[in-house]
Amino acid sequence: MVSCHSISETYDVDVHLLRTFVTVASLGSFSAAATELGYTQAAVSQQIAALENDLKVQLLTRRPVVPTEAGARLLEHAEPLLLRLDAARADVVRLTSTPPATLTVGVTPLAGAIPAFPAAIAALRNRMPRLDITVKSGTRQRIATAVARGDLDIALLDGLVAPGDSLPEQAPLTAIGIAETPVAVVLPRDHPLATRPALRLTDLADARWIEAQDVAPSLAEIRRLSGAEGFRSALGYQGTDTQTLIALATAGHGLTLLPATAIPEGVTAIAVTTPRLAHRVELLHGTLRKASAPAALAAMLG
Amino acid sequence: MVSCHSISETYDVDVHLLRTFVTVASLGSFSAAATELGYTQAAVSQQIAALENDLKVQLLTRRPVVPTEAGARLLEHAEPLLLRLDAARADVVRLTSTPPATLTVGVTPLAGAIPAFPAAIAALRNRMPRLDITVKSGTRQRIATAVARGDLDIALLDGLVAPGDSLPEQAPLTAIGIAETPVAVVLPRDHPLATRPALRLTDLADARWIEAQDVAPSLAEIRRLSGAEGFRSALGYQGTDTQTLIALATAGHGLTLLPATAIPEGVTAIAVTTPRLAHRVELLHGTLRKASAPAALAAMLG
DNA sequence: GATGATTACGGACGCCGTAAGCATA
DNA sequence: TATGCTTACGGCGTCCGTAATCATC
Repeated sequence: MVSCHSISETYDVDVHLLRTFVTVASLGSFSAAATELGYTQAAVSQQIAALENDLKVQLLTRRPVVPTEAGARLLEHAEPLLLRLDAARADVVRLTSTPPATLTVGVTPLAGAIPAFPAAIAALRNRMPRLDITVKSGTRQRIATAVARGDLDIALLDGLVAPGDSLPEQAPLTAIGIAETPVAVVLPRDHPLATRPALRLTDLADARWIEAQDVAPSLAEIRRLSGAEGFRSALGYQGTDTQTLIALATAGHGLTLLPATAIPEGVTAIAVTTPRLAHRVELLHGTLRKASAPAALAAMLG
Repeated sequence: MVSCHSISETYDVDVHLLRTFVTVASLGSFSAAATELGYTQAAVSQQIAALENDLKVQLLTRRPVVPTEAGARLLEHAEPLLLRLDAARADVVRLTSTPPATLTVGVTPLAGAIPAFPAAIAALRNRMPRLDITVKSGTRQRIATAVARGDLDIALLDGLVAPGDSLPEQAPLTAIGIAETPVAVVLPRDHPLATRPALRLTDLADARWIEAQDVAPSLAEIRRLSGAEGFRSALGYQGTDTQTLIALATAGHGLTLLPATAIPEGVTAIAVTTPRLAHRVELLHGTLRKASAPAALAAMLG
């Protein structure tokens, strides 16, 4: 029983359009994406329209600009795809260009805060004193693309996962688990639950939270991992300083979820036991074949 | 110690160029790729030139047309990337279009030859008599892209691996191991080694082989897995019929490596013991979330 | 009424096909 | 000499920017 379908001559999705789509989705705004990418507002609008036209689906709701179901599905493909596109170029040019004398290391704020990190850098400088090392901090997204593009040789990323799980796969990049620590919720001292020894995340679904996208797990991620609605944002915090964030939480502006190791003594914080969650740090690098320095760093961290 | 690199404003590699690059590399010819893709010879030449220009590396040698080291590296990225590009479109449109009433199953020739396959199809038809099933056969490459594009709902692929390993990752597609069988070399009856109970692959490096790309593992793959040079081709065979291939091998036109289960009684064939190799069959499918029929099929095969 | 997405239109650039050139077996 | 890759050039389509329009808060 063999039938011959009409051969669908569907042609390549334009990655240019995917790039702006991802940017628009992540910024939640056409105009913001336009300035980010150096386009005009109209161009971005045309590009999204073209993409939606091509796929015959609406990808974003407007006002507010949020991915539809189809858009969310597309994002799952587009992000690793663009990462690999960058990695492809970087990986090929790395073959010809002479390896630079400086090792550039990326870190997300909470990953750089683990004790092993400065120790490993110190050990590395000790062992290879002639190696010039540069450390750059940034968000997970930026760091991942920088590693893919070859702007960073190696990076430490952090994220919230079920214990034993890895961080979401960064398509062509390889990741090595470095550390896993329990997580805790920072509460104001007089919070009704502050005396509990431990608590379930869902008990706090109705509380007010701080949306601190650059440091703490996003509320959307918390919703996904806890499997519950709620976790509404009472305050946005843009920045990477955990001290400030903890101060805000302690003062009652909202709750925040942090790795236990990042919370100083004296701060009211309760461990989260359900669901089982861990703050995980991973070492990320591109497809360097003879990865000498990265391997050394991994050994020190591991 | 923070330094600010010159921000490399590298822009996206054109996937259009990647597509033709992959085609040229796999066909080993500009003109053949041109006809395959519906371009003119000149256009393909320009595209490859543009890509090499963009990356500032020669990607292919000419005459013969073979990937350079940089080209090979680029291929490693380009193939899964293009697969994912197809999968992205297919995955999004699948959300809107109503699921077709017919299940389309792909198989590579040797995967379809395992006993479990026709049995599973039979069981599936029995259990879901109203489901229309179509089976299509093809090469691994074609089948993988068809699954990615959604032209196939599910597929069985086969390949040669070290026992326990999976087939090379098909980027966004998920694979489930189905079966693993030992491999054997088909020899002419009067071959000096025909009386051995078992043999090392490297003992046959100097022999003449049949390059049967569509059925058996390619000689390049055999070289890679055995870690030895040699395995020169005495005869090319294009086709998927193992009987013909075995007849050629038995008649002394060259050796060929096949899964033991695909070799009938009476044919002179010696098991390969070193290196440890297995013929592996995997079930491949796209990112169908509620994969009812595929799941059922997997269960039957597993 | 202001912010922000969409539509209209014109110019520039890119890309492919035709055709001529050139190297290698 | 023939096959097959490369270079030259012209036309067509695509895509972005400017500018005007429309919708929503």
